[in-house]
Amino acid sequence: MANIIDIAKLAGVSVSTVSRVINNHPYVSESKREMVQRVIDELDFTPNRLAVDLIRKETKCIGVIIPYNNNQAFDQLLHGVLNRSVEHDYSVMVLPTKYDPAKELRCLNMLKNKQLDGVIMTSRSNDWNSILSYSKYGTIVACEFTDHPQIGCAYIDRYASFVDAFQLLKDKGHSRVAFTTARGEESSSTQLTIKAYKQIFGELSPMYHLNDCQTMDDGFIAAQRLLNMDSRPTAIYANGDEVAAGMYQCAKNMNLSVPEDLAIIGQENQPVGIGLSLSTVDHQLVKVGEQAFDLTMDRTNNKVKIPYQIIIRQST
Amino acid sequence: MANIIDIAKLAGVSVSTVSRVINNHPYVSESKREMVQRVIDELDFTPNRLAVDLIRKETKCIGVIIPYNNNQAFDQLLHGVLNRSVEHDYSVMVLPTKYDPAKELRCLNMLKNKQLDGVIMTSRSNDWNSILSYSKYGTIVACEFTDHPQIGCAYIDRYASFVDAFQLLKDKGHSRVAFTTARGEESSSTQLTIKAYKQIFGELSPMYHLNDCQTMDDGFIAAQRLLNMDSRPTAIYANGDEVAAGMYQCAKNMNLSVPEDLAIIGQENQPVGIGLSLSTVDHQLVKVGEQAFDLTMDRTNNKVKIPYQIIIRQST
DNA sequence: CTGAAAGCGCTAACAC
DNA sequence: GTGTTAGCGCTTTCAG
Repeated sequence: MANIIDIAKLAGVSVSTVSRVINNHPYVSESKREMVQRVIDELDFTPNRLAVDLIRKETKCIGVIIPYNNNQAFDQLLHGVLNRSVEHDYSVMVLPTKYDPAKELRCLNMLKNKQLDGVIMTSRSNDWNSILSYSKYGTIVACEFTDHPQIGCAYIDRYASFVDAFQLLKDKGHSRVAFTTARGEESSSTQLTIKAYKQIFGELSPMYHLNDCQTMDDGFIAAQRLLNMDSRPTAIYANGDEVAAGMYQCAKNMNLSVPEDLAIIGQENQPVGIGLSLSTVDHQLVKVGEQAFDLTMDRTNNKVKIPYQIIIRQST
Repeated sequence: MANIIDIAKLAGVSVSTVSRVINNHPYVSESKREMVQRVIDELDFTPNRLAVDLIRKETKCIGVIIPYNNNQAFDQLLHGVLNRSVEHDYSVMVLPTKYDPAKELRCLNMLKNKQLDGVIMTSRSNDWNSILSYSKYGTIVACEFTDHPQIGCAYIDRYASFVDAFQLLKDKGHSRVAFTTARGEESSSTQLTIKAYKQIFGELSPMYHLNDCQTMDDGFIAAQRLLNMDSRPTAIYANGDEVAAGMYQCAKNMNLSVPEDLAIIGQENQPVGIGLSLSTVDHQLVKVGEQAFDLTMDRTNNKVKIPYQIIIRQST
């Protein structure tokens, strides 16, 4: 490919003039501008973006850290980010980590090596201290709350939402309530769920908490375990509508009616939940993603809380 | 941030030696290697990726062109791509186009400006001629079949799958069969569906084909129109399980039983279809995405057909 | 095994 | 208005 020097030579001008017309700078005579443009068109020239970014010290590209690449919840967040990034003419890189702290750090390092202007963390597998040291290389925004002034946050008050959901179940008269989580207690989301549970129900019998639930199948299996117990729960709060759907299937298989024999409430208002008319708490992850992107732009490191919504359908 | 020259000075060696240790080249004395490494660690130095890529003429980054960023089918494709890209230590950029040809061209231009080594086109809004001219700048692989030797293809035999689905319905005794598509006849997928329909049923009454269906709501509305007709269809082939789910809801609302009064078959084997036990034709889009990535690597421009599967559940 | 030097392709301060 | 030139930060011949 031709470079800017070739263009300059052919157009009979200097490289700066070429650069000026490429970047629409003023103070270029119309005649030269035309001349240069003609040569550019003739040679079908496109400026090398790497060279431009190298010198400009900016890539107009941000990364989105996600743990899995097959999880609806993270898709929703990503969609939110994409909604906004196209409007702002930014590119976005998807960075799956599988919750591997080392991999996550390598992603953050893309700020340091100048590949990325910012990164949005929809999940986190390192402690904040390790992460903070990267904030001097670019904008970091998290999809969870944190006090650190170097970090922007687009977050949901998960604790409140969990409390609400459990309260709802309690108000309906349930006392044997189980719940599932995606990960173990290394996850802050899991911790908050447990805390909220205890807040509402006091004790948490360990057998009422199952983790490592991600898919419909996981939900089915979890429900199997739960519903075969002697004092089986009368309500389950699932960590996602797909998981909830699996539970619903299982209950149906066992000839239990929902919500009479078993109440189910899911999360994230996903299609399968709508289809099965499952109640859900919608954390509005698309909005979270949109807000997260906006925060990478305005560099204020604001903390923005996104409201959640409980949607009551026929499973409670 | 320090650069390679700083490191060289502090370590008392030349920049080439520093470069050699960074890139694990042989022929560096252990003593110098250690010295350099110590300085690198001390200064917490990371090579600037833009500079490296600029000179190496390679970014280890590919782009995935998708039309919408809120469509499950394209999520599946993207997931497939990500599955493989992490294994190969490649980054991936998501490039939503909204089917805008100009935007699509700007994405392809990222090959020319050296930002991307390759791009996977899960959708296409330009004619092949416009696209082919970019293939000299990087690998282009399409998720549809094309003869062009410059293009790798990971594709499904959509025509065959449509024929199969319609045949299935015909075999079940349906003669009034309707179908929906995501777009109008500008889409090759729509064209193929129509062609397959005519192949099986001969005539296509225009009122049996509804387009612009994307979501569950779209499916609901489409079903409303279809089911309120005088000679209402006894079967509908939906262009996606979410759309099919909307139709299912509508049928239920009208007190029609599925499949007795209305057979429904969807596409892509999505959670909501599993939840509602809808029959579906699974085009295995995750595999398509995986294969597409593999094709960007091996540069053979092979044409790889991915088998589809029809999954019969209770809606047919 | 090591270093000097010539780039990669572009931008922008500076001088005219 | 326009051109000269010094970088941006790194890799890679080519000598030695």
